[in-house]
Amino acid sequence: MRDNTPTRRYNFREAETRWQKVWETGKVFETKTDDPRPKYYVLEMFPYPSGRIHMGHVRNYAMGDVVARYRRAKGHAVLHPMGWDAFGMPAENAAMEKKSHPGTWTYANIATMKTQLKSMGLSLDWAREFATCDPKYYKHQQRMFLDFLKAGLVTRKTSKVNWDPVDHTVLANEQVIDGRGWRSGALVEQRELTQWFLKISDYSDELLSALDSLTRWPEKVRLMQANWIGRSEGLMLRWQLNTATAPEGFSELEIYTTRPDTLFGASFMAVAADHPLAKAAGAKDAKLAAFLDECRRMGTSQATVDTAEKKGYDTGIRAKHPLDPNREVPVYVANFILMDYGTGAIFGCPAHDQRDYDFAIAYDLPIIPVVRPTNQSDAEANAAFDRKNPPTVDDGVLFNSGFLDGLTVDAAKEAMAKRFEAESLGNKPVGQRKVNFRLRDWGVSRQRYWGCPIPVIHCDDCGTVPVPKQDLPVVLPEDVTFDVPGNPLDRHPTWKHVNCPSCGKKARRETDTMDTFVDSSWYFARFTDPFNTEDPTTPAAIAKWLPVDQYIGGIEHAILHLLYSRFFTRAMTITGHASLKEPFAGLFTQGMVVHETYKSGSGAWLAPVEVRIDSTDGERKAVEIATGAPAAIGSIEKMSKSKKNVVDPDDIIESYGADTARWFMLSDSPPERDVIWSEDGVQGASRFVQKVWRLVGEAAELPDGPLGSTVHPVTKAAHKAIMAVGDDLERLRFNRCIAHIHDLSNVISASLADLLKDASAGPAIRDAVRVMVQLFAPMMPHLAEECWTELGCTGLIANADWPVADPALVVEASISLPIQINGKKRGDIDVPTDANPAEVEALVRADAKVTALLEGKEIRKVIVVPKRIVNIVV
RNA sequence: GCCCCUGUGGCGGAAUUGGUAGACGCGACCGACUCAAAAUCGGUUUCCGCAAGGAGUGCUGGUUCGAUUCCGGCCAGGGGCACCA
Repeated sequence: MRDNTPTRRYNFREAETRWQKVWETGKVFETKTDDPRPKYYVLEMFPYPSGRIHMGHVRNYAMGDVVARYRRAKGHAVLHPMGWDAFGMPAENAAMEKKSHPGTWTYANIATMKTQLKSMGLSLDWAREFATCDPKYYKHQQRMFLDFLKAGLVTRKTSKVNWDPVDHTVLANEQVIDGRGWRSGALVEQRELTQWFLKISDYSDELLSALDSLTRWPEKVRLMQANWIGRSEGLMLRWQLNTATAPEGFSELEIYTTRPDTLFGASFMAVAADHPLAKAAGAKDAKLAAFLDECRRMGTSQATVDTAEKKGYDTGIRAKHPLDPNREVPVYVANFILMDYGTGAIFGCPAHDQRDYDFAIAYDLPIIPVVRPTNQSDAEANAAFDRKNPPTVDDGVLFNSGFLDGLTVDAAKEAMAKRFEAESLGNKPVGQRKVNFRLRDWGVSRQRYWGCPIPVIHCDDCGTVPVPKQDLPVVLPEDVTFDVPGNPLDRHPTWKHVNCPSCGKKARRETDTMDTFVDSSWYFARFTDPFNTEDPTTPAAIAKWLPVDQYIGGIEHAILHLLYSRFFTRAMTITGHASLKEPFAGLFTQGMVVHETYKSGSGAWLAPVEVRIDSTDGERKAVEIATGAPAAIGSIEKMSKSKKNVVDPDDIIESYGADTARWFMLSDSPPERDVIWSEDGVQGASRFVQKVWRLVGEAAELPDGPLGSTVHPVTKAAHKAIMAVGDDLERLRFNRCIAHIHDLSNVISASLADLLKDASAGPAIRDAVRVMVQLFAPMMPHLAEECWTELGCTGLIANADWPVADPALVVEASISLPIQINGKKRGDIDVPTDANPAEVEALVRADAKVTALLEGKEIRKVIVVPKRIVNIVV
């Protein structure tokens, strides 16, 4: 019976804080390590404490929380922890600007963000919280670094960094803008530094082949990682140099190629600016030395190298073609050759490689086609060849290539490999097959303060000496300043001066700190037992809780963070800190939160709160609230401070409540795609909250009791919803879950309206409402607790079991099949659900509508797809 | 530049993975309730067309009885590129 009392409004402000307190005092979400139920570890990528949480966090953590709450309802022991990725550059930048300490800024941000996260009502085990900048955390990281060092997983070698010659500091790639330092504006130079590396490249093959086992990872992430690792099969090939042209001591040049078949098309060779041959030649050629300097002024990022104009310098050195001693090709230094890949030297075949082609055109080098399409003759291919517009030949045969003529590309590669392996030059084969990887070792040294100190001491006599374990942690000094650029650890008056642990003489601490990717490469393992003060991990806890069953985070981490974590887990297993290879069994990458942008008449960005949207004649117009002047509505972009198109989660939770914010973040857009934040969308979510509250209020008045023998439609709808929502939750399709819950709420509304006609439906409706509350409980947990109590259910819904669907209640006696004629829909027909294709065809042929439509046409074929469609071909 | 992804009504999206395109929500419009407004409830809403009907999933070509889904080419937007996290 609908009551006539004034509509009650759900008071989210009061209810949300009340339930959060109930959960907290009851320690409802704290995980007991010895919980006997099957474990489920759900983890969202922990945040960098940048200041305040943003909508991207709300979305990420809402998703993880739904999974955690759903798994608890399904009977799992759930581990759902949270912590802080607290080292990093922004803290140093803030320290520089505010003249404070990075730690002060970081811990203040953590306090703010923790309060914000708590207001979201997330079912997190806060007892396990830690920050990576805490010595209690990085102490263990230093210990593992030393264990890795002992196990041969660490090496020291030189690599290039972006050097700001004015600020005398190393710059991150993002601090290099158009080749200049972001603060000083000085042209950036490349500098070689001796740095620490983790030997991830030793695991290239393993990290690649194990991708196949990650069946619950998105295919695109596995593909990106596979491409990143970049396995290629090729040939190492030694070219003899014309010694008259080469610097002293250089008689040959070894290159790596994946296209030995195109060797007859070679028209130049190119080496990296850091190649020994280039350096030696530069010593005697001032112009070349200047060019090498120019190459070194380029940034170190791959994108910079690839998009820069292809430039080269002819060293005057000539190399002898391995198959034709009379043929010599020039050796260039080129700005697009990387010393890190292969041997830092290539031969160029301009006819069949875009980059080589661009280079050949720029330096007017010969272009000799050596692969032609199969449907052309040699003569035709030569006649058709146009230097200005060379054809791209994907699958062709060799020509202009001596003994290779007529072979396919693959056969020619094989023939070349065989020939060069057999041929020798100075007791070594001229060529050797080589599997090469693009993946480079992981450089972990950073010339910065706010990171985990590398626990090593440099002694003039003993070399690099590990800090003894009893001396760990090596703690960052507090008394540092950021008034000048550069590494405060390096210029600290006392910190780095220590005695050598080995010989006792005066020695120096390593002043480099670790890449923050190291911090995030094992935090998920630490969460399994963060209470262990002695060791980084506890074997029993690792064995019980790892791997992470569901990891959720941004697609921007698809390669580096995830690949490093996969490597780190293997390394930890080698050194006894873990016992598995793959840390993340299931991975989900969620999309960004985006918003419209607004600009005032003067061209300044306006925040959404500074703008009012008027809708007249279906056209949306923005008005700047402060001035009343019209504002321009710009494109929809990722929320960012610079464009001011940010919505503060605090404001949303304050005016609509956490449940509404969570519900909206999960509705509409599929979770892997970007979601557009809109005011209308939040209001819709808010309306649904109030609608649910009204339905529950009405249902609570209804009699509870056994359901009648005739199945009420609302019961059918409830059980369909249980199946659909469960199925979609398993696959993290939250937007579809929400659609199913809307469906159910609509059926419930209609049933309540029909109660006057059929008063016996009371128990069925009440039961369906209870089901609905359980289904949305993972998404709107506060409202669900409130409704649960209102419906007179005992205990917390957070501890309640997931409802079970009865399949018998869902089956229908007959279904409506669409009928197509020649693929176009012409009508429908009702058939019994269990009819077989022949019976369906008979029913269709007998149907009056169908026979009328087929008047005068001959039936060629009838296709019956059971429970789907009938197509008649005429 | 290289690698990867995405593209469906006015808007976010759905489509049982080759089988009724537009579920669900937002917005808009019409109506009920109200002195009035808000809230709420009911209805309409892909486009063209009075209708019958036709067209339609970024563009273009193909495979198929049947294509949003598979294949080729193009266009647009986004993510990553090793020191941002």
